[in-house]
Amino acid sequence: MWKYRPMNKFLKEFKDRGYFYQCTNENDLSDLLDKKSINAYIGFDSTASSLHVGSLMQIMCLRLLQNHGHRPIVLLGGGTTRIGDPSGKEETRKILSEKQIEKNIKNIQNVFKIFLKTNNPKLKPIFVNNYKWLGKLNYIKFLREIGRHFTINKMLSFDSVKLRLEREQSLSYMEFNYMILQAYDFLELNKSKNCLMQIGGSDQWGNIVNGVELIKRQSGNQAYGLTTPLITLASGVKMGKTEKGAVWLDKKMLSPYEYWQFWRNTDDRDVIKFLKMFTNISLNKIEKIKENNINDLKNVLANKATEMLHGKKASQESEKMATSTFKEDSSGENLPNIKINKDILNKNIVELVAYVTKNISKSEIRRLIKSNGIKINNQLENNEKFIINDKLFLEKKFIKLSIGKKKHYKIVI
RNA sequence: GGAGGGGUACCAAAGCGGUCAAAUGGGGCGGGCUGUAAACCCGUUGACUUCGGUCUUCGAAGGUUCGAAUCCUUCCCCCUCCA
Repeated sequence: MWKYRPMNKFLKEFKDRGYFYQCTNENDLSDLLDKKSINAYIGFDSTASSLHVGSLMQIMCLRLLQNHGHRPIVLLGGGTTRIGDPSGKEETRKILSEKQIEKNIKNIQNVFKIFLKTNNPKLKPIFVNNYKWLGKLNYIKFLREIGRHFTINKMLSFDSVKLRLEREQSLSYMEFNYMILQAYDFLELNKSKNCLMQIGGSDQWGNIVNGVELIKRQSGNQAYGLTTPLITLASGVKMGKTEKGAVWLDKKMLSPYEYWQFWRNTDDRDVIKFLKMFTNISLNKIEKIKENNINDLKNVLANKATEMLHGKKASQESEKMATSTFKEDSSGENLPNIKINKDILNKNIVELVAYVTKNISKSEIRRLIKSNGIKINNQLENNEKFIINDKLFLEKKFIKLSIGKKKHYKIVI
C-alpha cells in the first residue's frame, strides 16, 4: 500500500534547487532523512590544485545537506586520483605524482572550509583521504573479499566502460578497476564513519550504485545514492570554462573580480537557474524577484556567489569595480591602483601595456592598438609610437588605461 | 609477432619540393550593434621590430637539395586490422 507522505525537506529543496537527477530509493531515503541526522559523502577529484565551478554544485549539495542538519564527508581522492576515473573521459588520463596529489588535496580543502563553515561541531565536515585505506590494500585479500561481488558481465555493461569499448578506445585494467575502488570507498566510509549516502554527478551513477550494492552484500546495511544532473548552459557548452580557462575556486588562480565577472556574464536564460543552484537566497525570495530586471538579477547572482566564496568585502569591491568600469564612464577613480616604474615614462604605449598586462606579447599589443582596442584617459590611441609622458597624468595624478571595453587600469607612479 | 594508417599552430583538419608563418572550421582577441546577455556583422590570431625587415615553428635527430611541413635514414609516440 502506498500512503502519502510529505517529502523530506532536504530532498525537497534538493529538487527545487535543481540538484536532483536520480536516487536509489527515494521513499526510504526520505524517511531516513526525516528520522535522523546522517553522514553523507561526495568524492572530489584531486587532479588540480583547486576545484573549479564544475564542482560547485556538488559543494552546494553538501552545504544544503549541512543546513538540514546532516554531516558532510569530503573525500579527496588521493587513492583514486592515482588511478583516474574513466567515466566521461575520452582518453586515459595522465597520472600525477604522489607529491602533487598531496599538495592538491591540501589546497582543495580550503574551499570546503569556507563553504561548509559551521559553529555546530556535530556538523563540521569530515575530511577523508582514501589513500589511507586504498594505499594499503592487500591484492589477494581484496580480490577475495571485494572482487567476488563484482561480475565482469555487469561491469562491462556500465556506461563508463561500455562507451570506451564501443568507441574502441583503450581502457586499461587499472582504470577498469576504478569503479570497484569507488564502491570500496563507500563501503569503507559506511563502516568507519557510518556514512549512509553518497552524492555525485550523474556520470557517477554506476559507481555509486555499485557501492550501495557492495555495502548491502558485505554488511547487510542499506545505503543510498543520489546524483546531480550535468549542467549544460543555454549556449550548449559545459559549464565551468571561460575563454581563459577554468573558473577556479581559488583566488590565487582566479581573482574575486574575475569570479564576480564570470557570474555577472551569465547567459540570460541561465540566471534564475543559477540563482537557485549557486546562491543561498531562499527559493521563496527567488520566486518574488524573478521578474526583476535581468541585469539587476545578474548583479545579485554575482554578489551572492562571490560573497560565498571570497567574502562580503571582496564581493562589494568587485561590484564597485564593475560599476566604475561599466557604468560611470568615469575617470577610473575607483579602479585599483597599478603602480609603474618611472622608467616607463617617455617610453611608448606598447611598453606601458606590456608592463601592465604581462603574458601578452608585444605583437599582440601592437595588433590591439591598430584595431582600436586601447584607450588612454578614455581617448582612443591607435598610434603605437605614442609616448607616455608625465603630462598625461595631469591634475589627477594617474592615467586610465583601457584595454578593450572590459579591462581598465588606473596607472600611478 | 605480422600488415597497414598516422603525428601540422589553442583544438579539429588541409597541405605532400619553391608562390607556406602554413587553406578551412571552431575557439580566442579587438571592433560594430546592444544590456558587461544572446544572435548577427567586420577585422585579427608565431615572436621581435628602428615597420625596411629579422628570427623561430609542421613528433625528435640527422641527411639529400640552390630550396623541405613536403624526399631519404634512424629513433620516439599514437591508432587500426590480423595472430
